[in-house]
Amino acid sequence: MTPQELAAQLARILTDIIGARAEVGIAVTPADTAVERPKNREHGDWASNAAMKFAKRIGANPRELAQEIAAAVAAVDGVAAAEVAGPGFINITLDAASAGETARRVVELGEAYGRSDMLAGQNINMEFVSANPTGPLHLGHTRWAALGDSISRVLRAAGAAVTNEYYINDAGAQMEKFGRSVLAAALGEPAPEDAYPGEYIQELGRKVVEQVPGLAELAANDRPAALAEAQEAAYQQQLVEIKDSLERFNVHFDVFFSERTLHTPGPDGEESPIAAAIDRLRAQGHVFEADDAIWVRTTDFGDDKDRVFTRGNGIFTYFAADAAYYLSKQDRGFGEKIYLLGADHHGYIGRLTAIAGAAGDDIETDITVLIGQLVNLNGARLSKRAGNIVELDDLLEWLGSDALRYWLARYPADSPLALDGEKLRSRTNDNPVFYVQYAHARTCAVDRNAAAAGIDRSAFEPGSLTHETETELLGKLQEYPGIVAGAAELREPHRIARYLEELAGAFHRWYDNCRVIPLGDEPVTDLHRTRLWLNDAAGQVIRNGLDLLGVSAPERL
RNA sequence: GCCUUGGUAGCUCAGUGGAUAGAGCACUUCUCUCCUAAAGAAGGUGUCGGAGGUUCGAUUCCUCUCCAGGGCACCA
Repeated sequence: MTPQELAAQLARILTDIIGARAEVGIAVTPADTAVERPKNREHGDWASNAAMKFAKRIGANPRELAQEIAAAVAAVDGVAAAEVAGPGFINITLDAASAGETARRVVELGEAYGRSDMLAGQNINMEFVSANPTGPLHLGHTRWAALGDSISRVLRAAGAAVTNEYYINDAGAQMEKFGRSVLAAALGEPAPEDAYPGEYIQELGRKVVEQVPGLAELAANDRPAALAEAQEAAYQQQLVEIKDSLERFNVHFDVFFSERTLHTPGPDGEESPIAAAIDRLRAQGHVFEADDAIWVRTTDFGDDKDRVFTRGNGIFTYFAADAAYYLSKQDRGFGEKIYLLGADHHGYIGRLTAIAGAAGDDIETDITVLIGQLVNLNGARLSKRAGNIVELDDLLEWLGSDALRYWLARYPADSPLALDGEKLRSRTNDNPVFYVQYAHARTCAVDRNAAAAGIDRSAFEPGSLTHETETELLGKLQEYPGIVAGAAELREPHRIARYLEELAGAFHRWYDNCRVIPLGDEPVTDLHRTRLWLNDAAGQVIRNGLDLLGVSAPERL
């Protein structure tokens, strides 16, 4: 009996009761009757507040309605008891055997345990990081990389098709500045006035010299040509390094989308995607001209001011490219488009949403803009100007991918987050990833020792898992599918991390109380064999959960 | 000024209208001849920033307010 099955039973019972009272127009879904794990063990295995929720709507006394429901629930197969408590809670206790079945279910489902088809049929575009290819990824991008990839994994676990996408801002003034900076470095010239700072520019300069033979000669004869060559070579090199860094961070993108392609006309002289996008929106009646500029009326879709597409000097704004990019996502068949942005881009929500509306999409369901707070490091906020940038590669070398990903994914996006390097380096409980990974390694150690002791899973007696810590552990395992579903629905992978910490705790307490391998020369019984199932189930769920966070589950620590 | 996100234990933070508001850290004391002590057990801590409101019930929802971060470009 899982909590989901219990909720379905409750919904059926409540529907019958409401039907018997001849109430009409009141529908009950399993979401209305979702059961909770009570904090207090005396309140049973699962509790429902459905009676209190519905009492008023059908004009009933909450406690009497609860009594009526409880009587029907108590008759359900697998339920040991259902009692009414307080203002109308229904506290449900399961048969030990019914709860214990969870261990076998988890082991048999393996990696599939916790996955669902809740979002089946949804084709989601998940855009995140999208850092300029003019330098290495730093801590500021790292949170979005960890969070975005975990959101994507959770959505996939819920059955959605998800494309991870990185938008490369490879057009415009920043790229030209980048090109000038690298060319100067390559030629050994002093850095231009507004050049990008950083040692990496010098390294890129050296690599560009290797990749573009005769660059110095070319620069002497045709400076613009040399600049173009240097810029392109540096860009390709930097992009490769960004991709390598992300792969080392266990973050994989399906599509790297180049902004430049939006500015490029078609091979047979067709207009560029940006120009085409503006035409499309004009045909829909959303574009107008004023003050020598071309505008889009985003205020029709809730933006606080209209936006410019083409400036007075005839050049497209950055936002025009954003609009064309959105249309590209729409054309490629994506339903929901998710943008994961830092709080410094908060001002973009209104205009991005408006473009979705202008493009004919439903702004409630087809676009989601997730805004996250920026990261601090040891109290000092990161700023390019202050120069205290920590690169992703440095962080990976310093802290390791697992600790970094876990820490960054364990807080809600809108929670301010401080990265304490010393804490993440310390291998203590200050660092929760070790607590969880250790629990997993322990399940593996038990497996190894059980095999050596000749204990296998040839017997399974679910009714024998009755120790207090076993009931707790089973309850936690039963919660997992609901946790994944909730994390997917709310796009909050930190729920997975918090759950894993609770699960690890329940496992450690069980481990301390219930042995899988008998002491000394005691005989091996079916209880030991049954516990091996539970041990393996716990390991499986920790593994499944860590995978959703992109964190490894080592067999030994 | 307007928009937005925070304010919960000494610290870092969980908590999608429910029962006595939780975890880790820090502090004290226990538990390894036996599956990994990177663990477990016990010990106390709160004006949930403040004030109103909504209701059977509010840390959670609404309004106002105080404090803090971020944002309000024909920049990228």
